[in-house]
Amino acid sequence: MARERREIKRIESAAARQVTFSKRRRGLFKKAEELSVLCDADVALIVFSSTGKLSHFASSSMNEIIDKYNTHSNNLGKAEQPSLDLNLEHSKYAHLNEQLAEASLRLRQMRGEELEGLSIDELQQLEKNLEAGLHRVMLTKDQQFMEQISELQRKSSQLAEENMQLRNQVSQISPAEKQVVDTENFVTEGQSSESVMTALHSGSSQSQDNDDGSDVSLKLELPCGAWK
Amino acid sequence: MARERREIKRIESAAARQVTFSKRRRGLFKKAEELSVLCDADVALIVFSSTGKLSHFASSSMNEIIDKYNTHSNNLGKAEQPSLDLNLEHSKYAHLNEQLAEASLRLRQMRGEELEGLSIDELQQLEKNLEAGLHRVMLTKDQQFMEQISELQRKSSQLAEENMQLRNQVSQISPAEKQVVDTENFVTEGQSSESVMTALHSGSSQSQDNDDGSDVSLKLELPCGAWK
DNA sequence: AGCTATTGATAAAG
DNA sequence: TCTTTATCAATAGCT
Repeated sequence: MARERREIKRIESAAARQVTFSKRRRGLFKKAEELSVLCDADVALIVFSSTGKLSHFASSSMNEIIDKYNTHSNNLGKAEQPSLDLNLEHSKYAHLNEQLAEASLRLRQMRGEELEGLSIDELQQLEKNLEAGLHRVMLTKDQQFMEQISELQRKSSQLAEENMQLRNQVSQISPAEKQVVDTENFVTEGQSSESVMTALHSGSSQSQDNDDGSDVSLKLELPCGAWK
Repeated sequence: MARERREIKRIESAAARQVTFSKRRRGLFKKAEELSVLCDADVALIVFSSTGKLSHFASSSMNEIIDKYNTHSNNLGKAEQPSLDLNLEHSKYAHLNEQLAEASLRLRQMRGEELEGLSIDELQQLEKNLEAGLHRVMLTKDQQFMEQISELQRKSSQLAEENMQLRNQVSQISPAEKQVVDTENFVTEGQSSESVMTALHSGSSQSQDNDDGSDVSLKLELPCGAWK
């Protein structure tokens, strides 16, 4: 259909390929539409150029035709891979939905809602489950309290020990310091040892801030009181 | 391209339509394949005849091309209806899955399982929810007990009243009956009235079986004892 | 993007 | 459906 017949194989020249693509694509779409009109057929045509550009035609709805195609292919025993999606996925989807509805209902029932449909037996079972759950939750919570308490106890005894050692250091150093202080500023012994304590203490509290449970002491006061 | 140019509109003659469909379909598929080969394009063509028969061509995998088409259409903001299926359905599916996982976890946690990841605050919240739920469940259960009890009380007083009336009838009838029985079988008065009672009672218990709570009396004994 | 010679598609008929 | 044949549309190679 031209000056010369073109062999049907990939056109190597990108320019020529692009030109031929444009011309033939237009012709193909025209023929597709003519077929659909003349013969009352449902036609879908999808074309991606070698550069990835999409062009498409559908005599009715593209999705409708694709769905119909998938249905036909699946029904005819052709084992296609992702095309099972539509049917299989739908049933999976429905199943998931059921499961979610079931789970939501149970959750609401455990929260004491929507109990109307339940029999006395079911209510008793629910009550038993709630009691068991509540029991386990309380055990776990108490265990966590215990852990935090013993952690705090460990820390405080460690601090107390540090404190002791520091006190000893202070009482050993203070005589020498007292000499200097006394001769230079006339500060009293008690004030001097107190200021040293403060300085040393702030140093050790810094190392405490690098530990994990920094705000534990704040939270603990309430539960501790109501707990044992 | 023929003896006469054919106007592009639906061919009314079914036979002519069928002939034209065959010819043009072959040409269309040929052109589609030529385009894909010559220009290195990805081409998918789906044709349903007016009688519903499917024919299709794809230069690579049909599903691949359809997927690519869906992706392109969706990304380009074209609001298509069921074509969103593959992508949208996937995300919906994933979302549903997440929701189900979330719901299952909460259910398990309410049953006192998998509490490891929870903080003390969360445990306290859970405990509070469980207590509230348990409270509501117990209220509902107790209410159902109450209803069954009052229903039973109503029935039993109704039966008692029936009983009374029957006793009266018996005491009125028995003198006449006694004459007959005495003269024929020498049955005592007590035995006679007892058998009448039994017969009448089984009749009334049949009407009770047609009511809603047929096995209530069996279940009620246990909870009644531990309940008030 | 146009032009045109040529080929290929196909309408009608058998 | 296939073949034949007359006709016209599609398009390859240029510009």
